[in-house]
Amino acid sequence: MINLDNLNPQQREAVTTTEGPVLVVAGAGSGKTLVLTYRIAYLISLGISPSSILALTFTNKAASEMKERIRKLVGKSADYIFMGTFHSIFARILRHEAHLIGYTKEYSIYDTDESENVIKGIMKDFNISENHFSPRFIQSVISKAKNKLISKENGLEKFFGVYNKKLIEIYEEYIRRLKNSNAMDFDDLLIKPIELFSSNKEILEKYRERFNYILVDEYQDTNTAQYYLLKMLINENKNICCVGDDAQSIYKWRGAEVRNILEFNKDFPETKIVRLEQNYRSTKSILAVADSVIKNNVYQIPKTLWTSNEEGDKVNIIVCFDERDEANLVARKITALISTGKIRPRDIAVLYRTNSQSRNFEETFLRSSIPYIIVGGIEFYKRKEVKDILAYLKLLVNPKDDESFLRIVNFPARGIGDVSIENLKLIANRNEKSLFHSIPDLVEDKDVSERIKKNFQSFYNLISKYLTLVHQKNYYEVIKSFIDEIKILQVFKEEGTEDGIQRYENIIQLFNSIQEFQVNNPDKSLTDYLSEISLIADIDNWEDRKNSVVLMTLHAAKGLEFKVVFLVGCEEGLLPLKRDGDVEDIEEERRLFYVGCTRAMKQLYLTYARNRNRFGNSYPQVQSRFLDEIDKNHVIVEATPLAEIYLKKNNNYRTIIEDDYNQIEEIERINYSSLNLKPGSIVQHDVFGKGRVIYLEGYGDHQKVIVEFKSGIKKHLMVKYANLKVIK
DNA sequence: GCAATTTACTTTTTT
DNA sequence: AGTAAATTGC
Repeated sequence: MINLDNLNPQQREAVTTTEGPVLVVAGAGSGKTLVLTYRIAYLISLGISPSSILALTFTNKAASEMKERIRKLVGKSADYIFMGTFHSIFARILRHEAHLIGYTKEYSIYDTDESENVIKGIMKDFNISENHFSPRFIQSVISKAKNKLISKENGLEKFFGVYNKKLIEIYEEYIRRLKNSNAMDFDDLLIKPIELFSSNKEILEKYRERFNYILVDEYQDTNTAQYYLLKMLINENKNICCVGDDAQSIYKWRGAEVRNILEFNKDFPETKIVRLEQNYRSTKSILAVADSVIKNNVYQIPKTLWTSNEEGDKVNIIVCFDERDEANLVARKITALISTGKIRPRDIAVLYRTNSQSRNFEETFLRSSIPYIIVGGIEFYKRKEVKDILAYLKLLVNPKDDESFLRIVNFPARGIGDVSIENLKLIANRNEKSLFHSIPDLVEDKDVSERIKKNFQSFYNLISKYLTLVHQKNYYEVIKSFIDEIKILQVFKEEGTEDGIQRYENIIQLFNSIQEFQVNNPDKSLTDYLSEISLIADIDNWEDRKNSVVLMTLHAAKGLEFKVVFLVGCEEGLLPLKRDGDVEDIEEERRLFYVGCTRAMKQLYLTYARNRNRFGNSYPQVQSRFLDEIDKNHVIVEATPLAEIYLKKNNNYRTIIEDDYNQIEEIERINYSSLNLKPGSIVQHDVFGKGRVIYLEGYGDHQKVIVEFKSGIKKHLMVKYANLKVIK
């Protein structure tokens, strides 16, 4: 039996109430992951088969970490639990059952970009101007309709609004094209199982029987499709346990329905509700600050989160001059924190609303030699060269994949231009075939020039040659010789530019990841590899083994904790974010702010800039309303020296130029230098004895001093290595 | 059909 | 300001 001694009574109740519906309303830092982990381990220790447990998490990272923890409690049987994100679990199920809904198990998964490209193609063919509707907008509207399960039969026209006629045309063609390409988008991974289960009751029954225990993490961020899937899958035993916190619902924009958690007990009248209200993570100050802000939300489950942790340091609100000053300030604070020896780089997170904010910090941290890692932004698998290779691989396992076909048919260049491709599209459309399978038809065509025919035919032969080979057990070797044959690596190598080398290396890295996957998953196929990497999130790739400060968006930070958190850019328009012509959802932005604050264990810094650069222009900023809402008993407000000048000069901020920066940075370096060295400080050196600092330069690891020792010798020293002690 | 130059667009957040 | 798309020139 699992030892439950380190759980509190509520946590224990959530773990041991194994039968019937359970809703765990788990406040930030209240041990939600602990409960899920122990609940699963507990179930297994009762003799319940791990393969009858379905655990749905929000990220792959959460799933693999939880699995690891369960493995420590119950051993290898943890491997048989069905655990993963909604998308990855149902992608897997769909691979098995694809033939029942007119797909093959090699179906492609289209990401948002690929969906958007399909829509662009449709709009071009339908002669719909992109000025009127942006493809991106249409993609997002279609996606929302799909994950809200709105179909033509139930209100699609109304949902699409004024321009519904054209949108519906595009929508229907989009669905048709994906089907023809044997491809699914992210929403299909949730919708197709619903279709499958509705039309194949015996299949549904199979899974209902198998998954006798269902657990859902981050339930507040499930959407309608996910909710409906759960309702279908829950069998008559109703052993479902959902864990979540309505105050941390931050994915409404992606279709998440807070109602799922708010009305859980309406869906399951006999629900046992367990509230976890003791926070084990943060200091009293941090919790008080977070609470004073979130209580301004009207639409929420009332709860009182409390902690027996210490009062802790006050929360710091720091006014900065602009985003550069903000980054400098954070860098200085981090340097000072690290130099105390009590905080490691990996204990620190810098959280922001938008990915674009990372750049400043990246540049500054580089200069200050602060080790850092950025989660998100331009992720590896989204790089152009990587996507090119992946498109080849997708086409090899699924030759009907028109998107992938279009991406690589003329890359590297093989004399197949736009005109020829348009021609092929016409033939494909006429015969209702995929582009690849239409090549033979094009070759038959009398009107096509011999040169074009030859080019198409050799491409066709190339792909055909590898179509079956790629299903071999050792697909890695097949891919390697395929890539050799298309000479794509040479293209990048020959470029000779730094960019080309980087791309070359990225492809090599991709190869390594394929090889690694093949070795680690001997019973999986290339299709599985492609599927898994399509569903990887930025956060999944972050290994916290590295001792680096981590920079990420507030969204990515959900579920994580750090000793020290810098929540930056607390400005109106940025947090809460406002986009032109968009009505911001203040309550969701407030929850986002709340999520940010509650990541912090010991220290929380909230910063904002008086001026911020946007699209190359500097705009004056107003501090976030969330800062106004904070209970001021728990904060210290300060300003950087540059911001002080700004305040004094009263709006005449344009006079602050490079010189001011350099001056101020010099002053601040001294103030924040690791040993608190100042010119004039008296120091002790192991060899040279006592001396006086007469010059100081740089900070952090790069800090240099000139010390005049009692003997009269002046020495240039690196503070990092000199082992100085400050006497005065 | 490709390279160089100009223009347009971007900054929500992501499976 | 930085990047991707579009247009021009060869």
